[in-house]
Amino acid sequence: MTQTRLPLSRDRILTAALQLADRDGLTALSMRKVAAELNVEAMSLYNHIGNKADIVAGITDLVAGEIELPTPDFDWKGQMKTRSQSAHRVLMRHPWAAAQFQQPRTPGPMMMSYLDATLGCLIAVGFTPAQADHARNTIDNHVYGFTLQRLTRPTRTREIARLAKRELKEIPKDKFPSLYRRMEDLSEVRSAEVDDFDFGLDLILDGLDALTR
Amino acid sequence: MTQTRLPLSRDRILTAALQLADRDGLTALSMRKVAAELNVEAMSLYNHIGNKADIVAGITDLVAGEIELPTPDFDWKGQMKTRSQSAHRVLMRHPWAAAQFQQPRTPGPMMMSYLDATLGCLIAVGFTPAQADHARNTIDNHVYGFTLQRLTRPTRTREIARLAKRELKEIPKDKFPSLYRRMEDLSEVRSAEVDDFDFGLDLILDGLDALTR
DNA sequence: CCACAGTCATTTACACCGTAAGCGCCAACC
DNA sequence: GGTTGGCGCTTACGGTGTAAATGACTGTGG
Repeated sequence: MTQTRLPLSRDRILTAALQLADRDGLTALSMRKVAAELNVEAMSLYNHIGNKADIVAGITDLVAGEIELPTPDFDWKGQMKTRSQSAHRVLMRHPWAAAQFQQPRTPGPMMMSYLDATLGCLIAVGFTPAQADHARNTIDNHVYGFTLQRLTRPTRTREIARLAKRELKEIPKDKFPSLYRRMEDLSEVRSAEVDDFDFGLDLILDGLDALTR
Repeated sequence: MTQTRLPLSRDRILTAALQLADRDGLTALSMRKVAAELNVEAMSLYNHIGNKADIVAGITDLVAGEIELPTPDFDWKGQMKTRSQSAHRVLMRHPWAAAQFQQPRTPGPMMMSYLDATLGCLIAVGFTPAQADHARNTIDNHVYGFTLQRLTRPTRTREIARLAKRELKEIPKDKFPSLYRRMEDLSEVRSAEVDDFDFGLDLILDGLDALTR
């Protein structure tokens, strides 16, 4: 009774690759490992996908599909804020993905929906298409950049302070006084400061708001 | 008369690697190629540098050293603006570098000078160290993100319009109406719009300005 | 019912990668 | 003048993406 294994397919490959990338990082993603995950040989994958870049593009678009889309609404700032926070959360779940979002290439369908919904929301409240494009760009640069940064730094207050204390000893106080001073601050933080993500985001949204009147 | 070839050194390796990365991109940078550039075998490099990551960190710091440093000045917005534009120009000269600037790791000495000078300028005009840090972050996210984007898109007006015209046919108008509309715009641009880089930068700087009063 | 055509997993192979281990030459020092 | 240590070299290993050829199976037409 040899039960026929369910056949390989682009979808099965992508979900396996996504799992693997989430678990071990993008650099650990190799054709052979994805294949192994599916109990298959590496070359078999090429019957369903073009090449490795194709896989990476595919799982990147899958991630884009997880982001909550904004809808046209009078409260466009609120829309942009929840959208941005959703994107941030999603990209934190898939630590390899933020870097991919920044290397544009040609976006997949999910990514296009995401872009279109965002532009649509902004245009609906009076932005010109060009303004909307610039605005989205500025917002997303912040989201992606900030996420990338947060991915490599500790997130809990205690961890931040501990790390800062250690790095403090490595920084020559006379050569880099301002850096040193900031590290001193960080080594003594007790409660989380105003969330840095919202800091920059509000700054940008308020700036955009001023443009619309 | 065997003239002794000048000896290998960390500096010679880094400048060769930098040239190679600039010419062929970071992914094309390999130990063997760097070695070949110096008429030497790959393994010889390891007598002067720890490993490949060490080289990448080294040339990244070299690039950081090319950026014009801000100085404490009453016109801090002007300082930040020229600093950001300088960084943008430098990163455009070294197309592989912007992505490295965003993966923090531990910064080299040049990078530290760059960070320290920036914080110093902001603190001098009244920002708290924490504010200065957040501000620098927001600014640099914009600089890096924008640069990454510009690196993959054409920069001259005619090219932009031509590309947009081609992509216009690929976008289903009914599924992505806003994206389509923006592409229509782009396919007909004649003069460069307000520079997108300054658009976001001014937005951020003005927002920061409002914080200081 | 059998021969044929496609589909798709597999095997083999190639060129490249980073780097660990060890060899050998040559210059400098006691 | 023998020894030592720095440093470039050779060899080797386990990894990478993927081109090309092979072979098993399945569904179809005569």
